[in-house]
Amino acid sequence: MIFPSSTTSLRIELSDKLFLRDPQATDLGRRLVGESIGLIDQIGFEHFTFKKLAQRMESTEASLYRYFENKHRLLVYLVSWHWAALRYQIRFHTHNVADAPERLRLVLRILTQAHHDDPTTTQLDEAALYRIVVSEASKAYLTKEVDSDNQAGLFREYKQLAADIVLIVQEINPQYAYPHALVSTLLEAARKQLFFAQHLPSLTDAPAATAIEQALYAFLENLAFAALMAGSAAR
Amino acid sequence: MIFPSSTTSLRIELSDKLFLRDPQATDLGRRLVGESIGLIDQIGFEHFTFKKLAQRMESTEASLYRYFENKHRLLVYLVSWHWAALRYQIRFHTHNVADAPERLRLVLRILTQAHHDDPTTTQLDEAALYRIVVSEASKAYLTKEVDSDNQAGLFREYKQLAADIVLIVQEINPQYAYPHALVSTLLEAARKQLFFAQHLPSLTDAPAATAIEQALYAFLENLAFAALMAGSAAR
DNA sequence: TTTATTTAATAGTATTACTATCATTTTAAA
DNA sequence: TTTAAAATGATAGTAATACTATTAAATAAA
Repeated sequence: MIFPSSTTSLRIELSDKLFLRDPQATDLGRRLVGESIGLIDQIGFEHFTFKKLAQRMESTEASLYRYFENKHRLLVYLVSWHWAALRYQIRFHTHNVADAPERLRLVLRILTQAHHDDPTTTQLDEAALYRIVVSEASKAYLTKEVDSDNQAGLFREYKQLAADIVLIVQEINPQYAYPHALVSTLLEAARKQLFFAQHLPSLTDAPAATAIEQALYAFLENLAFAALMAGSAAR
Repeated sequence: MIFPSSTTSLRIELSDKLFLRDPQATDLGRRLVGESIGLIDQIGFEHFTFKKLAQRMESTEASLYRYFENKHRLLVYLVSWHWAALRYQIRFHTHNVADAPERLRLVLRILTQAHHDDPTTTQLDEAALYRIVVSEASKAYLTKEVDSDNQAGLFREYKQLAADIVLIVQEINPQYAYPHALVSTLLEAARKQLFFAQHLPSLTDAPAATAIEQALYAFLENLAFAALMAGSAAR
């Protein structure tokens, strides 16, 4: 992780297992990433193909395949980028906050506001990327290849983000028996509830469309602290 | 919903919007459903095709396309069948339990034991079906077509299951502000945490492989009741 | 038994998901 | 600055996927 330079925003470094050739290293690669976010956001991951992307970029399929083995790997790259950016934001905003409950609240605020562009990291359309993360991130690991992909380190960013938050949870209540499950549930719920609010509203308690993020924050905060404070939570 | 007859187990009736021709009505249709569960469980939904299924069944692609428009519709059908079966089980086991907290505990028990074959409904390999539900159910709605699919009624079973559980939650604490969000979070977490325990264990607190379901039940029970009992939960 | 319905067999199309080859341009090293 | 190396573009090609259409054969209903 490199600190933001004076001229440009921070550069997120991702494991070289996530690509064939580093897309951040070349102009075509950077355009690939930027335009793929636009296209996936527009038509969805299942309808997305490298051919369509190449047409949009006025490049060729073969050129794009030099960066990513296939579209699934590109998806893993994009969501990993998002997790890394979130992790960076969390560190940035919590590093001088001594109170652990307050740090957890900040984390939940950041999680529920992930659809806003963050001025410290934006070199990408993060709002579009977050829409992709909400709809498509689960597909990165819900495959028959999970175990080999996991062994190859493809999910490292997500696991590290979870691990960072687990530390806060454990600081709040070292006795709590399910810190990892709680954190992954919060991370997943933040996305799922937003999706439900937008598409399957009977599965959530979203109010008017504008206040979704406040309601979502309130739900997650309530859930997290209720779990951590409940007497029966300790073992 | 029809009660179990003397000779055979209950027949789950699904909305006719879920198929082109009712697969329960013919021998080929029933084989389609049964064999597709085996094949999707084996190779995963992305690798599954009607051609492979036809080969396995010694039928033809064209015949199978008469039952379902495409493989996505088949997936929606299969997971809807599972939700309907769960709903039936829940009604069956809770209908004469007066105590709402006890009913919720029963629901969570059923949710975390969904991978066992239930003797009252088994005409399908429910263990294999539940493995599919865990890995693939989210893909039923995480598409660009969610809104039109939802309008067509494709997610009715899931929404009704959630609504049934919401009633219990509201009986336990009518003041609780997020009953729908809590229920959908519990439903999603039951699947996700099982998947994590099996494939990404650092995201959960699963113990030895054999005790996953007890640990998962304990986590969900703790979470649900902590949320419902917390003083701050009321608004 | 005739008619209608369902299935099987076969074929065919457009798109997807790639891989290969080679010429050309861009970049980087000597 | 030349020269070599690397990256891109252009073109082509293959196997698999996701279907649709047609016709014939089998089965069931009237």
